Order: sequence, then C-alpha cells, then structure tokens
Amino acid sequence: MQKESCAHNHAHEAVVARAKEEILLPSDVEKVCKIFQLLSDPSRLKIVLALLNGELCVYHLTEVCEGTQSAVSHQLRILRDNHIVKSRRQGKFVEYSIADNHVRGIIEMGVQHLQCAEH
Amino acid sequence: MQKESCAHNHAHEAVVARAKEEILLPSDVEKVCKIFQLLSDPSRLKIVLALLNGELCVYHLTEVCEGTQSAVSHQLRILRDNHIVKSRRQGKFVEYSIADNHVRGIIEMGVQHLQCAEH
DNA sequence: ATTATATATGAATAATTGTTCATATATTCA
DNA sequence: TGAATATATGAACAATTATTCATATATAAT
Repeated sequence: MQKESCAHNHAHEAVVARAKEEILLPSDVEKVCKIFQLLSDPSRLKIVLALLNGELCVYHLTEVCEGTQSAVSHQLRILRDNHIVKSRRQGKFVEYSIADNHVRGIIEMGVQHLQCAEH
Repeated sequence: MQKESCAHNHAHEAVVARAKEEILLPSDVEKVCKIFQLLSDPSRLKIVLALLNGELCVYHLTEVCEGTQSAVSHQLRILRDNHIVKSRRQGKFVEYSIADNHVRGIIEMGVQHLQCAEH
C-alpha cells in the first residue's frame, strides 16, 4: 500500500540499493525491451525466422508467412525502421535480409527455452 | 497485390517451400513470441532483471522498479502464470525468484545486442 | 480481537498496435 | 506510352494490454 514510508526494513534498504545498482539504466531497459517487442509478434517473428535462412523478396515472405501483402509490408517497415532487417531493390523486387546478427542469438535462446521440458 | 496467383515465379516456388520447411511450427512460433512478449514490457523486464540477482519480496521489487505496489503485483502475476518467476511466502512477505533459467540467456543476448555499436 | 502491514485482484480507463481496405508509387514489359 | 506487376503506405478499426483506484485477503503484532 505504502510507497514512500518504509515501515518495512526487513533486510534493510541495502537490498533495494544493491538491486538498483545491478539493474540496467532506464534507457537501456527501454532498448532491451524494444528488441524483445519487435520479436514478440508472430508475423514479425515469422519474417525474421524466414530471413535467417537467407534473403527473400516481399512476395516470398508473404507466401512463407501466410499473411497479406499489406500486412507483411507494414511489418517489414517496422523491422527496417528498427534496423532488424535491411532491403535492397533488385529490379522489380525488393529483397530483404537480416541487418542485425544479434537477432539470431536472441531467437536461438528463445527456441532453446521452448524446447525445454519445463512447460 | 495478388496472394494466390503466382505471376511471379522468379527463383521458383522452391524458395518458398524451402523457407516454409525451415521455419518453426506455427504453435512454436507462438510460444517463442510469448517469451519475448513477456520480456518486452519495461515493468516486467525490470522485475526480472532485479530477480536475476536473487530473491526479492514485493515491497523491494516495488522500490527497485519504481512502480506502484499494485502495478508490480499485476505484472508479477503475469510472470508467475507464465512460469518466469515463482513465489514463496516467508511469513509476512512473499518472496519472488526466477523460475526459468532460460530467461537469463535470453536477456543476456538482448543486452549484448544493446551494447553493440550498430545503433 | 483489533489494528497495521503486505500482497493480490477486479473493474475501468487509456494507450498501443496489428490488420484490413483502398490507393499510391515504382519498375518492367509489350 | 500504357498496362501489368511488386511494394509501400495512410486511415480506420478492432483487439490487446498496462496502469490506476478501490478493495479484498492474509499474516503479524499489540
């Protein structure tokens, strides 16, 4: 209930102070959240998963992800704006590929989590 | 624009077929998304970050995360329901701790992403 | 028992966001 | 140049979700 008054000093403020030190800076928390948020939508994750195996154009991505062209394009924009993917025009087509190699590691960790018996 | 008709067979359907094989099962995509979604909110990420250094009670978490008691409790419920954290009552207090060790790896990858020069 | 402290939770609200529909832009081909 | 294909994007809509406020429950202390 309270937020300021500390009637409660079991294990003292030291616990809080230490925990606060070890945590990330607020701005860093936001940034780490952002990368997770980008991968937390099925449409976007499918796009990124597909691109982990190599460059694909929008039409192929639309097929692979079983979405509409518009929806895929909108999500590609978000991924591109956030430097997860990059694009290059190849004549008639626009080919997309992974721009940030860290995403592979992050996703692998997510998959590892999934494959465990704990659930 | 189209979704069915394939006027476009540059690099053939084989590309799509192969990409679809390499991607995860739809249910697995959902599950991987879920773990990212859980870590994609600043309040929840702060909670998890704090708990990575050891068990903390709700009051301490409230202080560390600089949120209200209610908001922290709501987020703890979500994290507990999804087996990211677990709780045990210790007399007057309820102590929370990390239930799923995979989150450490996932977050470390997220932080690694952050620390890179690319942005 | 009564009071105070610690945590949990339901309902309401506000904000964010993913999709769809329509349309615009860009490139190729006839 | 004009038609067709490929991609992008704005606006509207629906759904999800994080927070707040009020209150309920649980434990401890007096």
